[in-house]
Amino acid sequence: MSSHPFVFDGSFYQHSTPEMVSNDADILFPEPFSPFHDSAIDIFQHLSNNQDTQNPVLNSNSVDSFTANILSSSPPTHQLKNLTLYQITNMQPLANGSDFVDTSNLTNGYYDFPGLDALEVKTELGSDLSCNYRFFVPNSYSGSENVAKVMQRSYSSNSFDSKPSFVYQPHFDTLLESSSYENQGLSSPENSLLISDLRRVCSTGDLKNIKTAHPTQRSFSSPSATETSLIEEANFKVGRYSADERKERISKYRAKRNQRNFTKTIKYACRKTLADNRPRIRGRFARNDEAGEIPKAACFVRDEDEDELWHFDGLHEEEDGPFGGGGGGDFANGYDQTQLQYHSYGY
DNA sequence: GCTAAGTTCTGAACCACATTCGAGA
DNA sequence: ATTCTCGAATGTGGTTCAGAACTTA
Repeated sequence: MSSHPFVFDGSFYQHSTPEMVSNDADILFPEPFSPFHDSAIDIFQHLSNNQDTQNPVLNSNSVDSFTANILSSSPPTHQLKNLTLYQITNMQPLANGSDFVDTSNLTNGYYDFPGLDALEVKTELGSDLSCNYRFFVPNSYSGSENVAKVMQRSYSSNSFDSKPSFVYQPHFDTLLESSSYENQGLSSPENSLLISDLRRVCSTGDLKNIKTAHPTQRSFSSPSATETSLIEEANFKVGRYSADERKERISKYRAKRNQRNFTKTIKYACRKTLADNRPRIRGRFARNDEAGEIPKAACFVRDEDEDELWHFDGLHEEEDGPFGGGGGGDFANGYDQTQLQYHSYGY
C-alpha cells in the first residue's frame, strides 16, 4: 500500500470538479464491477446530497438519509465541492469525526487495527463541511485477483468468509446492517450484494486490483515526480470519459441494473420445503429410512443429538430454525458456522 | 518470456421423492 | 365432454469434485 495521496487509473483524486461526483465513482468502479460500481455512485451521490450536517454519518437521522440515498437511483440534486480519496497506512483520527468512531476502539485518539491499511474517502461539501469514510484493508493480503472474476464469484457463492478478516469503518458497518436498513426492505439479495460487495472490496483488496481492468492506464501508486504534474492537471480531467459520456454510461448502467434479477425463482415452494427437510448424506439426498441407519462416524461432526438429526419424521412445524428450514436447521447445527454461512448466501 | 507447480474458483453432478403433468381408459 | 388412473417427468438444496483460471517461483 502506498501513502496518500495516490494516483489511480490515471487520475488523481483531489479537487475534483463538482460534476465529477458520480463520474468519479464510474471511474473508480467501472462497469465490469457493476454492483460495487453502482453502490459507489450512490454513496458518492449521497455525499453530494447530504449537506445538512458536517458528517452525515454521525447521527441516526443522517443514517436513514444515507440509507435512502444509497438505494435511490435519483440523480444528485447537489454537487460536491471536492472529492478526495486518500489511501493511508497510518491510522489518524478523523478530522471532524469524533462521533464517527467507536471511541472504545481508540487508542490515544488513534484507531489501532494491526495488520490493516485504510482507504479514506473524504468529501468536502463546502468550505466548512466535509466528511470521511474509511475502509480498512488487510495489508498482509498480497493477492491480486481478477476483479471481474471476484464479482462473478460473488453471485455464485457470495463468499467472503474465505478471505482474511478485515475491518472496515465501524459506523459504516452498523449503518449497512442497521435495523433501519432492514426496515426499508433492504434484506433483498441485491441489497445484500451491496453490503457484501463493499466488504469484498475491502476483504480482497480489490481496490488494488481495479487497475487490472485498465491495463493500459496508470496503476495504483503514490505520486512520483511525473505524477505530480498529473496531480496539478487532475482538476481538469479525470479518467477517460467526458462528463457527458460518463453520464450516459451511468444512465445505461442504471437501466441495466433495474433489470437485474438477483432472486432465484422457486417454482414450487412445497418442493423447496421438502428439499430443505430432506435428509442428506454428504449433500446428497438420502432415503428417509437410510438416513436413520447412518452410523455416527459417517455423520460429519456432531457430538450430540445425532438421533434427532437423522430421524426424519416428515415436515416439521417449526421450519425456521436459526438458519432456516426445520430439518435443515437441525442438520445445519452440526456444521461449522463459517461453512454454513458460505452456503447460506447461495442466491 | 516461458514453464511447471501450486492455489483459487466455478459450475455441473449427484442424490430421494413429493408433486406435477399428460396420455389413455 | 368429463372424470379418473397411472407412469413419467420435474424440481428442490448441500456437498463434492473435475477442470478452468489464475498466481507464483
